[in-house]
Amino acid sequence: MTRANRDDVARLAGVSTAVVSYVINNGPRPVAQATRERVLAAMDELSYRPNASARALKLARTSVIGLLMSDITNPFFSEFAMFLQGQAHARGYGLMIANTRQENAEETAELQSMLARGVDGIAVYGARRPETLSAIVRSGVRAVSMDWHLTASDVPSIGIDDYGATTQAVEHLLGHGHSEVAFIAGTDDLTLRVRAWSDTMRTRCTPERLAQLRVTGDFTREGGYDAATTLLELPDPPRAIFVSTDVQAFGALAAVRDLGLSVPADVAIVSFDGTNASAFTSPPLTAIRIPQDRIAQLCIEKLTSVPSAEPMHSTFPHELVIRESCGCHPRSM
Amino acid sequence: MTRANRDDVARLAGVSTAVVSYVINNGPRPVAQATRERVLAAMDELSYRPNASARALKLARTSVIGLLMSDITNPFFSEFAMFLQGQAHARGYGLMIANTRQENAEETAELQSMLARGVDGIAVYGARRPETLSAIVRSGVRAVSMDWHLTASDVPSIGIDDYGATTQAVEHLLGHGHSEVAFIAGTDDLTLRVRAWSDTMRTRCTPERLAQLRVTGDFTREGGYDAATTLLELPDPPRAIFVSTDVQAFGALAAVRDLGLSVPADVAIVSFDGTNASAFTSPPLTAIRIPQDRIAQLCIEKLTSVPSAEPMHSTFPHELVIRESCGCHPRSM
DNA sequence: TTGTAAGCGTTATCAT
DNA sequence: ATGATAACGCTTACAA
Repeated sequence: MTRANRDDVARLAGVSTAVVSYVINNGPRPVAQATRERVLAAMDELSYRPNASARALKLARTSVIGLLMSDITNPFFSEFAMFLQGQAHARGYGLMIANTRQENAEETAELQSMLARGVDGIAVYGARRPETLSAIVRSGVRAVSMDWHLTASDVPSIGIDDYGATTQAVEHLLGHGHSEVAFIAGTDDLTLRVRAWSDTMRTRCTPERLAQLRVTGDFTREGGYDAATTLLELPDPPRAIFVSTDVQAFGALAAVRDLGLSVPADVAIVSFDGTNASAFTSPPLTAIRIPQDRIAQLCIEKLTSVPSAEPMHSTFPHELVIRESCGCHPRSM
Repeated sequence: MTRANRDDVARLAGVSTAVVSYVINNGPRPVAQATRERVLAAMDELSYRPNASARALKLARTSVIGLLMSDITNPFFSEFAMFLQGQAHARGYGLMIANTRQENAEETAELQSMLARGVDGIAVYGARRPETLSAIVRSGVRAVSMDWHLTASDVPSIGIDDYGATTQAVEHLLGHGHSEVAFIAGTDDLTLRVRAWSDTMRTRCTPERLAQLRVTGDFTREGGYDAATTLLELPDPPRAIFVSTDVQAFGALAAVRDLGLSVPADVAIVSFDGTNASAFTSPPLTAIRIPQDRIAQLCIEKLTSVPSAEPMHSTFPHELVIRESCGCHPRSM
């Protein structure tokens, strides 16, 4: 039972192949109602499904967009993937997903794989090689970057005000009476978050202490666990920590608990991302929420609509969601 | 700068188009070393990249496989997606992901979208409509199901011994001195888990109590939260709960905490899935671990290698990972 | 070892 | 309103 093609449908409906196309695509020529119905009946009869490859070859586009991201198991990224998939589907696009596992080599390989498959555009979130964006551009494929730290003047980017959000988070902790706020960073610099934190803290402690209060870890639970452990085993451990991503905060919570301490009584924590998962930790995390749904929507728009003179960089408003980990929530007082 | 095609390369290298193909595909005819180098040089010179659509049209396969799953933000599924993506990539396949959001309508729509895009095979994990599997089969696309509860005799399936694993988990809790173990189920019946639990508990309580101890919730944190709340607000609340998935357990942990109780002192919990995330909750979850990596590997094998007379259903061994939520871990005693 | 050319299933132009 | 037909870029049988 080999699959029916357009010729079979045309033959059965007693029309030419062109008419079948007109019916399928609602154009570019009109088709008489009676004819259309005969064609539709024939398609149904033969369980006809258009061949996507042939169509893509002819139209020179696949209607598939790619998402290149660093870690699909990180809820921050998987929530974005969910939104992006929904938006893509709504516009008739499929979504192909690639995972770099936060490794340069995989980033290159996965990107090549996507390009080789002829995706019409690529969304990049969590990449680390500047080369990645320029390679996409060079290949003639459209790109949108959610990676603030990767600069590429010819690629539109979308994000939030990282500097402002971090400042707000750190000041929120300072407002709770903490004189020091430590910082758990990622292995890839989230430059603006680091800078905002140091700008806020610089006047409050010595450069030595500042260096001590900043610990780097992978963007994983394990990374956050280790980083928090390092901080809390300091001779003079901080009582407040700003964690630059939710997954790291999940790890930090586990570390605090394993040291027999509690959040927020012994250590106050504010995180960054505001994933749904961050609302279900013990205690729930106070966090800067990034509006992933809106970012995904704009991302698909930029990827699929005709290029325009829109701003190259779009910034969405963030929100500090107060939950229990920082200490000012009614439940934690 | 329109993209170079095979003709351009052939012209520049001074060979026929066939030779270019032979070089790209390493066959089916041999090519002289000198010629090969000229071709490679020309490809490089023109930044030539083969057109995947044309290739797919000619070969009648896309080298893309699809993953139809219920919720990409559920770590259980996203971890599987990660493994599947790795395995697929290793074999030269791309992965297209579809998300059903646990809704029948989306399941149908996403499946159609994948079929329309001509994927070579589809992995199904977390589907709820029996129709889904048969629709894939009818379309002539290969399928592998990780959904034990969807029966389709002509589709290979992969899983673990759900009945045995559940029995083991429930008995583990009973072994801690609990006379009753409640059960948080999903909205889609994980039939074997339900049956194993009731078979174990039936002899220990009245049918009325049995019904009371079984609560149903979405496969989400919220679902687990609500279900656990219902259980714990019972006049005579259970002291031990078996939760049928990790995400629901995450919610259950939050519910226990919000009621001012603690795990495992007031309520012991054993979960099912054993995601990486389950190792970082407070307290870490004792859970049945499903070997997603091995399942993903076999899944890709079945999807991409020639159909053989292998067993239709493959069962992998599970493992009860003892952590702190059940109460017998050194740290929690 | 290399070249020629048919054909994969579409779309859309140009006739009718 | 409908039909005939030339691409789209590739693979491969067959010829040389």
